[in-house]
Amino acid sequence: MKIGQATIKDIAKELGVSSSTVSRALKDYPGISEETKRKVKEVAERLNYRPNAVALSLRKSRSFTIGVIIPEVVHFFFSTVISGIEEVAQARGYNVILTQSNESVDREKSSIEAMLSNQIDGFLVCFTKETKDFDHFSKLMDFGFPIVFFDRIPKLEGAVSVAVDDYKGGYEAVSHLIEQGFQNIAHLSGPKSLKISQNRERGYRDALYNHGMQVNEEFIRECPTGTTEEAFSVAMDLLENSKSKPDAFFASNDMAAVGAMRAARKLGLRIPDEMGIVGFSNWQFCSMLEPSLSSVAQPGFKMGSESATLLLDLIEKKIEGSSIKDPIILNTELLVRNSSVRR
Amino acid sequence: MKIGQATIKDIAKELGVSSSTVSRALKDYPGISEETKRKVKEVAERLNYRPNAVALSLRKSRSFTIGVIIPEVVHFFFSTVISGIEEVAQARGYNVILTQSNESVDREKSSIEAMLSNQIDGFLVCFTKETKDFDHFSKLMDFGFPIVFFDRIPKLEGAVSVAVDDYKGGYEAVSHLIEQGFQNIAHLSGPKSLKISQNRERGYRDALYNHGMQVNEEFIRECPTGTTEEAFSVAMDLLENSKSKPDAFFASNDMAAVGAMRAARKLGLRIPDEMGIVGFSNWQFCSMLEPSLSSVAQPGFKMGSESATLLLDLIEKKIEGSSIKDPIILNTELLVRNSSVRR
DNA sequence: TTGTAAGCGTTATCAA
DNA sequence: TTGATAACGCTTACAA
Repeated sequence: MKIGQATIKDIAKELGVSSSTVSRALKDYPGISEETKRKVKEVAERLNYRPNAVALSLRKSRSFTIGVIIPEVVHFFFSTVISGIEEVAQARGYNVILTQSNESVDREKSSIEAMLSNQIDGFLVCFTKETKDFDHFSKLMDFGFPIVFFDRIPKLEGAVSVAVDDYKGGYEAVSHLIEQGFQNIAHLSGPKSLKISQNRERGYRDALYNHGMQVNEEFIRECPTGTTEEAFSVAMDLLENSKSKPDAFFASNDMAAVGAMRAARKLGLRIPDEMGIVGFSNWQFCSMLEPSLSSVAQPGFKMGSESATLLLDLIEKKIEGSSIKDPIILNTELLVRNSSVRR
Repeated sequence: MKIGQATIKDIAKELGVSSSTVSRALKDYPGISEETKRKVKEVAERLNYRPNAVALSLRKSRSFTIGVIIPEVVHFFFSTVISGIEEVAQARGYNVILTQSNESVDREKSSIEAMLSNQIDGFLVCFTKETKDFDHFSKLMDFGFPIVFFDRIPKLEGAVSVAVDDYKGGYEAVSHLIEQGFQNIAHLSGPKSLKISQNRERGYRDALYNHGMQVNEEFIRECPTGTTEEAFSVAMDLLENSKSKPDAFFASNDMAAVGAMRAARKLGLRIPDEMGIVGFSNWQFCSMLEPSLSSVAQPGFKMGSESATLLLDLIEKKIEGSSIKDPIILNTELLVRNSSVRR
């Protein structure tokens, strides 16, 4: 008495034909009379027949389902990525199974296990901050199992990955600050272990260098957790205790930028006249702040849709993993708002 | 040569026993010698055996997967709900398949079909704004198929649903403003067609009434789109043209509250001394603003976890759908910040 | 304590 | 043009 419980067998029984005939008729196989086709489809309709995807998965060892492993769902950028993934998957007839790792490697690993159990066709993964060892991924890749990494890129030979041009984002943000006349630009970096943090920092360094400015190592400070509070205290420390005071901050994320804003305000420094600030990610709240926060926008939706397209092409063997040697890099866009433009 | 491709048969062959013995040994069934259990588990380990969930699903007509249908993923509140769902599902050994309807009924329907094909065990749904006809849900419910509705509640006999206490949220927000000594509290309401907007407005009215204050109809203004710009101009109009000027705003959403903040600032009114403001939803940016914005927090994570718990209990028959007649209403929490507290 | 066999819903192969 | 049969990986009566 269950739902779409009519099976091929039921249709077959109803018409007094074999299941194979029904199967073929439903799929418009050649070599089936129009007559039976018509009848079969009619009965299928009447019985509200719905193919059992699970049986199909078992038969074909293909589930038409992809697995997404993401550090956290409640994160503007990631939710945008998920949206892009879901869009493409749905359009191409795939399901999306979602798990969040909460930045825990153990959960990352157990999610992988669970999804493999479910005969998933491929993975889309953004690994955790604490993932240092990529064995659990490389083992799969060695078997030719399709995986696309996004946002965070592993140090793995032959990994297919999609990332944002963090270097260019950092470079442009800092160049912009320099052009606005800021002289002592500090950098609140993300966790140094992450490639994205490293690239943003490289952008920062090169921008200074190419504009003939010194890099002051004291001005580069790591904010491992990326919270506003953390950034606030780091910025306070810099502003109160460093030899030459910063007059601008380039933060590796928007929350940290807000921390810097607060520190400036606490010390009575006017933004942007006495203190320039640029964040990274362009979270929704940037335009709500007073002054509004300049930030480097990351193409989250595009990252999701590109990664998903890549993965599905890999799964359907429309492309070869080995043909994609370098990470696919998506462009960032610097959105200049009031926190960095001197009047 | 695939991945965890060792099957029960492989283990059986390796040990020269039957597959049923292996199956039983792996599950610690009674009536299997410790000896064989040990051997089986050892070989399973060595061959990196991983049970095939698809085969299991087919066998048991249960997939240990739940389907989530949500209007959009890129939305702070919804992403929080998803997070709560995912957390509970993962803890109880279920997978989560996610689709977004983008507020389109057609997509809602096709998602349902796709998920039913995949033998999903139950649905968690927040239907679209345009869903007026609930046949596609009630048909399933008639079969006893487990569905839990969240956030938006259908007009359906016997539907299990979870919602937020919008009325109480509005009531408390306005009571708080009254207690802070604000006298002329205006309301920027959401689209009047939505139940949630109506409930928030009722809360506003009753709070005034119960504190012996008049409801001034001129002070209730609809903001159908809910954007900052829209709210800004509505608030400006009120502040400049209404007979008795408002000295506080209760906005039906945080974006609108920001619009009111801007209007106040534009007119040189100090917040909170000359103008009190409270928003609704407690989006992330509330605490980032200057002054920080008081807001009514909706328990998104809790809504997700409660709904998921309910659904899984329904699926596992720990509870009866018919035993839950009324919607489960979750408490809101007024988060008092600087935008509404007079010093 | 273990093995045999049937069945979950489909499809591919071979035969008719 | 159609049917019979086996198989995908697993569980479970029933038998031994």
